[in-house]
Parts: sequence; C-alpha cells; structure tokens
Amino acid sequence: MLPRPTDAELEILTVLWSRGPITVREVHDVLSARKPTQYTTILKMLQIMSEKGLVRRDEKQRAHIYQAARPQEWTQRQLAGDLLQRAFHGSASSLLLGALSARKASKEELSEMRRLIEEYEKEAR
Amino acid sequence: MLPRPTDAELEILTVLWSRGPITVREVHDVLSARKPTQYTTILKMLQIMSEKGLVRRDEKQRAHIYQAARPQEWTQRQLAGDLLQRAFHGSASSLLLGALSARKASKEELSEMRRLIEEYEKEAR
DNA sequence: CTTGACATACGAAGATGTTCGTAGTAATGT
DNA sequence: ACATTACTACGAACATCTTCGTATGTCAAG
Repeated sequence: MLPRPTDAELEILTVLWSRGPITVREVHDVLSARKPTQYTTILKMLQIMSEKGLVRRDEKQRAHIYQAARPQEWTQRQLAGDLLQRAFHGSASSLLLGALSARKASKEELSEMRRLIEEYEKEAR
Repeated sequence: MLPRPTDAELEILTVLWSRGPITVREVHDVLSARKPTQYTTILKMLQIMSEKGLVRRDEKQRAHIYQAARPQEWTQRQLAGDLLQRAFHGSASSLLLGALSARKASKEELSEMRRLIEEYEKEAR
C-alpha cells in the first residue's frame, strides 16, 4: 500500500517520529544541523511524501504541520519484512546473524533479544 | 566501498550466489521464468554491476562468465547493518522485533536464533 | 562462403529520487 | 503604507534505476 520510504524520506520520518507533528521549519532545523540542506528541499520532500501518503499535512495554520502517517514501529516492521524477503529468503535467523555481525550488540541488547524470542514463543502457542 | 545493491541488482546477485559463476544466458533463464525480461536487460544490468564492482566478469570465453564479487553472507551483513543504522538507530533488538512481527518464524528458526545469541555471547568475552 | 544463431556494446527513453532557485503570497515590524 | 521576513507552490536540473532496441561481431552449420 504505502511505498517503501527512500533514504532521504526515512531521515525526515525519523525526525517526525521523535518530535511529533511539526513544521517544515523545525524539520529543517534538525536536519540541516547534521547536513547542510536548503529549506525548500525539505519542503519539497514533505510535499512529495504527502502525495505518497507517507505523511499527513495539516494546513489550518499558515505554516503547515506535518506528521508521520504511520507509527515508527509499523514502518520498521515493513522495512524489516521487506529486507527479510528480498535479501534473506525470509529467514529471520539469517537476518539476525547479519545484524549481529554487522554491529556490536550490548549485553542489554542481547538479553532483550532473548526476551523477545521467549515472548514470541509464548504468543505462538 | 561497494554500493548497496538495488532491488534488481539483488535479484541478480541471488541467482549468482545460488548458481556460482554463470553466463548472462543462464541468469536470464532463471529470472525470466519468474518475470518476463529481455535478455539485454539482464546483460546491461550485469555490465553496470561489473562497473560498480558488485560482480566480476571473466571475458576469456565468448560468453562472459559472471560471479558475485562478494559472498552472500558479506552482502547480507552490509544490508542488515545498513538498515540497522538507517531505520533502527543501531538497535538490533528493534530489528529483531520488526522481523518477528513481519513474518511468522518457525520453531527451528527460533531455536536457531537462540543459538546465535548464545554463541555471540561466548564470542564477546 | 553465406546464413542464422547467439554473443556483447551502446544509446536512449522513461520512471524515480534529490536538490535547489524563483515566484508569489501572507504576516510582521517600522 | 512600505519594506522585510517567512511561508508555500512549482518548475527544472541532475543523478540514478530500469528497461529495451539496434548495431555489431563471432561462430558453426549447411
């Protein structure tokens, strides 16, 4: 239904998720601190994302208010499922292996992961 | 170093990983069975992928032989790490959660994942 | 030797992604 | 009222991705 967000779109979504409904100005302030970007670039992106349905726009104020159309967890699930399918033949354990070898995981991460697996097993019954 | 393979490129790489070094003809035979595709489309893709360094080409024969430049595990690690970074702020447990909720995992998958985590903990010492 | 099958090379078109400049308009300060 | 600032809309440039048609070369069969 919704298209997979591109790299630039995902960066914007990340800001929206962390800040809630905000103006283009605020998105730009956050992103331009990391990487020099013109204001109208962010504006254009948000307009396109609005057409795609990735974000919702409130035009009641002069400065439109944007918010992510889907919660972060939902999009993360989409992205994880997409990669799982395209690159791992649906094997979640392979994906886990890839993730673990790509990046050092902390002790807390590990026990959290164990907890998730256990919880999942209980659910599945 | 190597660019992230695009969707179409990943499909081709998948064929190369499963079949080893093969000709354009063979790649095309496999892929066109799934989705109608012109021979020259595959050829062009492989040429571009060769320029990018994603595949290696052996021109000794008239029909060139292509093979993936990196093993599947290596590329999977890149992709997992990339998504981990871009969409999950580096949190492997979030990625795992996304993967688990996106797709039903079998019992075997689950125990394999548990095994991976245990093994990783031993390594980390 | 000519023809037909099969290979690579290459240009180009169309879709999509990304960036930015310019124009127009609304709000604000002097 | 006028100038300055802040906002949206829009077109366009440029890169990348994807697909395919055409040109051209090579090889083997007849």
